This record gives sequence, C-alpha cells and structure tokens, in this order.
Amino acid sequence: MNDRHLRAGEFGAAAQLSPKALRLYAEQGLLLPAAVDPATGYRSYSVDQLPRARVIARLRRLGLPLARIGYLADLTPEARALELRGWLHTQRRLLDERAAGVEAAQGEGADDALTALVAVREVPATKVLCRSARITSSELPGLVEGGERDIRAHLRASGLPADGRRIVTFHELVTPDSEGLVEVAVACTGSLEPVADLAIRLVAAHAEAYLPVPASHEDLPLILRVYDAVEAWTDAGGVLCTGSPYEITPGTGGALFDVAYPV
Amino acid sequence: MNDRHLRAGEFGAAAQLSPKALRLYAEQGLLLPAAVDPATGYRSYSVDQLPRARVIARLRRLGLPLARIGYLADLTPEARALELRGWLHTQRRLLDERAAGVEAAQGEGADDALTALVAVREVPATKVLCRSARITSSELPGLVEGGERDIRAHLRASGLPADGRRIVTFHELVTPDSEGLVEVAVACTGSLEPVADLAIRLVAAHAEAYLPVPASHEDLPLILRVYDAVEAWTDAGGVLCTGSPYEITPGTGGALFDVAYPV
DNA sequence: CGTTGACCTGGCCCCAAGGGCACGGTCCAG
DNA sequence: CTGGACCGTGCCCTTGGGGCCAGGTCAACG
Repeated sequence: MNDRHLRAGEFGAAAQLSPKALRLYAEQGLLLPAAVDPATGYRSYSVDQLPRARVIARLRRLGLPLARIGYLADLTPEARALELRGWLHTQRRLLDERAAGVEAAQGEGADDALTALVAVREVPATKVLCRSARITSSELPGLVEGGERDIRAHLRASGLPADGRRIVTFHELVTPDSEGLVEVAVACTGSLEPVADLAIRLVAAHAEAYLPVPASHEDLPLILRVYDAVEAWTDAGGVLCTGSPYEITPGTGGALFDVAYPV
Repeated sequence: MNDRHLRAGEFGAAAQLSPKALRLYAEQGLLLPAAVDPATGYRSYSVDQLPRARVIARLRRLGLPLARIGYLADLTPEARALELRGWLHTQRRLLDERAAGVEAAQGEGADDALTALVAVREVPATKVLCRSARITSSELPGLVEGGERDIRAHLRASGLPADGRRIVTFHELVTPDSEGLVEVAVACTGSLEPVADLAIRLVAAHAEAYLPVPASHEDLPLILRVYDAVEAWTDAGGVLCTGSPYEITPGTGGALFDVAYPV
C-alpha cells in the first residue's frame, strides 16, 4: 500500500494524461480521484491509481472510445490483451475491406466498355416469396444462402415449383460498418401461405436497366464496377432509377447473375 | 451535356448522400448545387454532378475528412487511386504499430523480474551538446543518428574528445500519430561554441532510476516493457520521477543502452 | 507577513460530420 | 383547395477533449 497523494497536474504528468482529460474521466466515473477537497473542489489521486491511469492512456491512444475503455480497464491484463487482439483483428479486416473498395473504384468513370453493355427490358408483375433483414456485409452470404434455402423449401412444401429466379435487393447501402435492409426473394406462381419470416409480395410491372455479370467477375471489386456501369448508363441516358438495385440469379445468356435497377 | 435538374432529396438518394450532408457540402463548397432558387433557397443539382457526388460519398465512407475529400475529388481517377493506395498503406502501418504497442503492454504489471533490476545512481552535473526537435516516431532514427553524427563532428572540429555517451531524452510522448519534443545529446568537457542548431546545456546533478537494456531487447515492444518496469519501480518505491525519461548509450555492463528517469 | 507565480476549479466556446427535431414555407396531385 | 411530401433555417446532441477566462489556492521567497 502506498497512500501518497498527487494533485491533478502531477498525476497527469506521470500518466501522460492532461488535467482536462482527467477531469473528464472523473466526471464519467472512469477514473475517480482518491479524494476531492469538498471546500475547494481540488482532486487528488493516489499513486496506486497510476497503473490504471496508464492503462487508460494507452487504450485512449489506440483510439478506443471511453465507454469501451471503461469496460476494458476493469479486466485482468490477460483478458484485456485478448480483447484487444480481437479488436485489432477486426480493425485489420475492416481496413482490408476498405482497400478492396478502393481498388474497385479505381477505374471509375472510364469503364465505357461495360456501360455500353447495359440494356433495358420490361419486367411483368411477379409474385415473390421473400425474407428481409437489416445486416452488414459480413452477414450477407448467410442471409442470401439461408434465405434462398428456406424459401425454396417452403415452396416445395406447398407443392409449388421451386425453380424461380433468386432476386437479392439492396434497399440500403450495406457496408462492413453500417447495416442496411436487404431482401432475398424467389419468384413463384400459384397460391401459398406466408410463414414466420417469409413474406409474399407482388413486384409491380416495371422496366429495368440490367447488365449480366459473367462468372469471371465474381469478386467484389469487379461487381461494384458493374454497379457503377449501370449507374453511369442511367445518368447518361436521362433515365432515373426508381428503386433500389438488385441481383438476379441466374443471369442472362449464361451469366452468373444480372445487376439491375428499376427505371 | 445533360441539363436535367434534380431536387436535393432525389439527388441525395441517387448518390447515397443525406440531404443534410448535401447541405453541409454545399456550405463548404465541396459540392455546389447547379442552381439555388433565390426566393425559396431550394437547391437543385444537375445529373452531371452525380459522379462527383458518388465519389464524395465513397471517400466519406472510407472515413476521410471532408478537407481531404475536397482535394481528392478534384484529381483524376488515376491520381486519386494512387493517393488512396498511399493512404491505405499508411493506415495499415499505423495499425501494425498499434498492434505492436498492444503486444508490448500484454504482460503489463506482471514483469516483476524486470522491475527488480531497476537501480538508482547519482549523476554529477554534466555539460552536453544537444539538438532538439519535435518529431513523430517515424522521424526518430533520422534525428538520433543524424544528430549524433553532427554533434560528434562538431566536438572533433572544436578539438575536444567526441567519445561521450549519447543521451536521447523524450520530453513528450512520441507516437506515430503525434509528434513530441525529443533531444539527442552527447556529454562533453571543455569549452566550445554553440552552432546553428546545436545547443550547449548543463544537466544539473541528479539521481536517476535506470535499467540496462540488453541487445536482445532491441525491438520496440520490449523496450516499452522496460519503460513500464522503471515506472512500476518508481511507483512502488514512493519515488517521484522529476523529469522525462531518456536512453543512455552505451548502457551499463555491456548493455545496448540504459533506460533512465530522473528521480 | 505579504506577495508572487504556479496551479487548480468551473464555465464557456470550438473542432468534425452530421442526426434529429421543430417551425414554417413549397410543390404537386387528387 | 387541400393534404401529404418535400425543402429551408435554426438549434441542440454526439466524442474527446483544447483553449481561454475569471477567480480561488498553494507554496515558496523575500
């Protein structure tokens, strides 16, 4: 035990924290002063609090929010190191995904070859069985594959053909950081009942601008360029997109899938 | 040319930007509306502005500040991609350095073996020839090596022995993100004149807590643990550090250098 | 004992990059 | 002509403090 007390400035200098930061941490309960003079309001810290203060300073320098630091600072060093490694891993993965996005945007605007391939077709009104969810991009494969499996199973169980095309609609932007509304749907005919999380919806007749994506464009960066191409086409053609983009599997002419916008 | 105009909401939906964000960008001159109705204040954007808006949205999603985006958005796509790759590279390096810091802190508090090795010695008043600079950690090797070379050269040129120990003092925290004041000094005797950026300073007699660092601890994470050990020792011993830490090369007993704090 | 300079407190405004809400004006379709 | 959707401005909120100001305190020096 060591009950030597330091005033805010000394303590801050020893822990690499500004007096202002210390005041903030005290207000938030992250690092309570060992004593506060009720008359003057002077805060004083015990030397015993230095290790915790230093941990907080180090975590703050890593860029973690105070709320997270409050949780981490109460852990054992081992548990903390474990959590931090996980966090670093996540950060690295996010960075890698962003890097992929940058590469995808690399040829932006210059992809006239792709833009020239965009076509328009009329789509009749269609009935679909679908499932919607707000997800981030990491949950996307799970939703799409699980959703398609469940939908087709339900169609078969209802005695209907289960070979309609799969349509994945991106109602909002889906990135690693922010979740957005995504719908996976399969076209169907005949009458059936909706179940728990499978809805039946009528897609109104509309026109769509589309571009088939060959199997060789399978990786994410190139798919984003396809989206860019369709958008460039609608911009240039004086046509306005009237809804969210979607991917139709299988695509036209042996393509893996078509990327389409309602227009 | 396409002079179709869109209102703020439509344009925002097409570019994945909220009306609020568009307003902010307009205020900052980052994306000026094609027209503003002087009576109502309604902003309207041209379809031609969509590509720029989409670029801005994409860069914003990467987490870049608007000021940087303003610069990047005026570049050609190729130049922009080049800058972005450089930025991503920097981000990755920062992350790696932070990861090293986390690993270094892994055994925090538990390093009693190192802490037990800390000793105290008296240091007589010393005259040093030194150079100071505010730098980030990436500039550290340059300052230390260049500074030592210049200082010893000046000592030799003054006809004095140039074999004093090198002392590198970290007056402020030096990290990859934030620069701090660092001084590289060499002990000397005899009289000499200061030159451009080499100052002569008297280091007052004081006591120092120190710990030799063997050559095997050469990498950064382990060095940080040595600092932790010295700090833990001063905390426990009821001794207060009275100044900034420094590294003395060569160290005691064949060590690469000593890490020391004035106490 | 007084004074000086360093230190401390609380309070206020500031940054980025918008989100959210309120109040009020506008636009377009039925 | 009227309802609902859209748009404007203005204000407060967020995170993690930095900076400055007015005023109160502390310790050392004369």
